[in-house]
Amino acid sequence: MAARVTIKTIAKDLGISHMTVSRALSDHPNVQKDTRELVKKRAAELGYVKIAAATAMRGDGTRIVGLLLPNIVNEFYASFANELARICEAFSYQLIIHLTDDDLKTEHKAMQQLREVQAKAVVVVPAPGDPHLMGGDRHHLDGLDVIQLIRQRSVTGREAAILVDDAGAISAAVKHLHATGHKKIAYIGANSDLSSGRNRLEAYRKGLRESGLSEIHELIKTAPPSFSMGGNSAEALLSEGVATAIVCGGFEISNGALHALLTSGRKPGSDIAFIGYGDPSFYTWIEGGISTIRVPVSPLANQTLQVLKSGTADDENAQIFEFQAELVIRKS
Amino acid sequence: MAARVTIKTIAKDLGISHMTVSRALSDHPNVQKDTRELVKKRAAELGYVKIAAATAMRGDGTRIVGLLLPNIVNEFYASFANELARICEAFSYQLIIHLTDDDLKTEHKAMQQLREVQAKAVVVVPAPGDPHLMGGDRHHLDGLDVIQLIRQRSVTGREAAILVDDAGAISAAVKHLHATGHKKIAYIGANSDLSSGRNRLEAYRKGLRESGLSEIHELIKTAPPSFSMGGNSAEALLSEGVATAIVCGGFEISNGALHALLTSGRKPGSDIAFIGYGDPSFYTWIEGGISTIRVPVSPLANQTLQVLKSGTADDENAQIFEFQAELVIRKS
DNA sequence: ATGAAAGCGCTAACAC
DNA sequence: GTGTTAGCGCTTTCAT
Repeated sequence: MAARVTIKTIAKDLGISHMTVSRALSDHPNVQKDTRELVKKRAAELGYVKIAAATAMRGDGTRIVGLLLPNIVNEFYASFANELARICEAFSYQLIIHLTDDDLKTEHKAMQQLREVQAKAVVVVPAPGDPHLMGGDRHHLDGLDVIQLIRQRSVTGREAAILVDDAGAISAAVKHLHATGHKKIAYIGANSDLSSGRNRLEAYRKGLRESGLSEIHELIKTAPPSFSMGGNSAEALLSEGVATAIVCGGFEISNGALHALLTSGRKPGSDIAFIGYGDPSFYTWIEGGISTIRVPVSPLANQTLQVLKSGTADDENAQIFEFQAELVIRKS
Repeated sequence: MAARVTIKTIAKDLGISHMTVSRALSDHPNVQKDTRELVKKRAAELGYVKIAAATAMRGDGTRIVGLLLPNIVNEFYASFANELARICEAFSYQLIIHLTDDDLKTEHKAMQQLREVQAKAVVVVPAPGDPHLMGGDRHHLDGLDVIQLIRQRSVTGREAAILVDDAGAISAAVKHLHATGHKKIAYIGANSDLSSGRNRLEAYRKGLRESGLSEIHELIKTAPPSFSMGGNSAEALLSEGVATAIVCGGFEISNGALHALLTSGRKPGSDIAFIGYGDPSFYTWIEGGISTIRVPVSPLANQTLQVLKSGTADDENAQIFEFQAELVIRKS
């Protein structure tokens, strides 16, 4: 393989100084038009690429953005990653994705690696847990422009946060079901390990109260959220035979519950009312449409871009943005 | 924000030369044990991180791996990305994901950017089309260790390829449909821009031949693959009213076709037999189960790791690996 | 065992 | 309009 082509290669090739080459390639005004064109032509011919490391080392920064997610198969994270990646493509940023598995140590290591490559900014869905137990490393964010997504965990107090407020939509879901005649409305959601779990359950309760319904213990299923937990909870509700409607409070839970309904031959919408959480594309096209609590993805991604572009590190006080989840009623 | 901490900062702080610091930090034998420990302690306190750009510039390479995908919402790509990202996490690689949208120009630009950051290797699902029409840029792969995934498009002849052999499964799909009484079996797939498109169509034809069926021109829909292409083709087949069964030859195509069937009120399995491509989790639980040609994900990801570790650039002849797709019959 | 010098590729700051 | 110099952070080589 040929030795790599640098501005000096081109300079030597053309018998000019490497600075002229540099200037020509970055459209500096102080170059003869002919020279500039000649240089560009030759550079293209030789297959020159500007080594990013060199500019980075000079302190000119990088075009790297980090994204830290628990995983990338959950359709919400996948579509957020997709949107952010598309945005990065449009702005010629490069997106480094790290999976944290919701583990603090993994998250910490990924942050470290992003510092090493001098990422311009890092978008992170913070792992649950207390970061201060991580060995008191006060530096693991130094020089990093951090944007927290979905979950908030203040560390330096200077991280921006882009959050989702789903309380209104969850309460609305309960009230909608009540308005359409349901009195036994079940809830399947995360337990209180995460603040989002607590908040969603509280929103469900608020919906009940505002509908004049009283809480029935058997209709509330909470546990660490997962696909199978959603399925088990739905099956339990079905076999207990009390609930006439189900509201879900989590992405995986929603899919698990839906799976349980469909594979047991129940039709969401006719046999039992169902309101899911999140909005994978196939919700719109199965069983006449699955009602759901939609978490907006594009607005989150676009706001992320805005924050990326404005920069957070220089700001004294954290910027916090909240987007409303939305109740989408379809056939189920 | 404090100026960034380099080995010189630490050296000055400790009153020793920056070389000793460098050696200490990289566990070079020629350092006093006490010195080494002191240096490491001080480095941690000051929040030192080794700037990756500096090492990269010296020619020591990077730990960056690129992944070029059409998108990351398609569940197949998402789960591959997830597996690869997990592997990268385990080996302290950093994964840069670029979305190509199956567009050659976008792919080309992403490759360029990955060359700029001196990615160690690039895993790419090649976009359809003729790369030679891209302006004859013979350099856009220089210095890049390319691993083609799923689709193969020989350019330099030295790219490794990790492929799926789905010919058997596709033929089997046709034969299965014939065995269950179908005589008008349609095929929706990619056109011949990609070898995979040609191969799949050929496998479909082979299935027809081995079933004693003759090819009907109207039942074959090929075009550049996409969700909407799948949908349009399915609608065309429905309105022409000839086909009694559909076999899909692509991930997006399959979802697009399924979408078209479901939203037009057709039941895959009863109104028209349907065999999809790829195996997103919801295929198992809608409409009693969607039959499909399943592509293995984990084996692909693990083989990718193997190739990543061995390196391809130095190899004279391309390494090619093939994994078998599998026909999964469900209710549809 | 430790230090000094050189150089990776690039551009800002000076010459001229 | 063009060329020379210096330095970003790091490690290899060559002293000491």
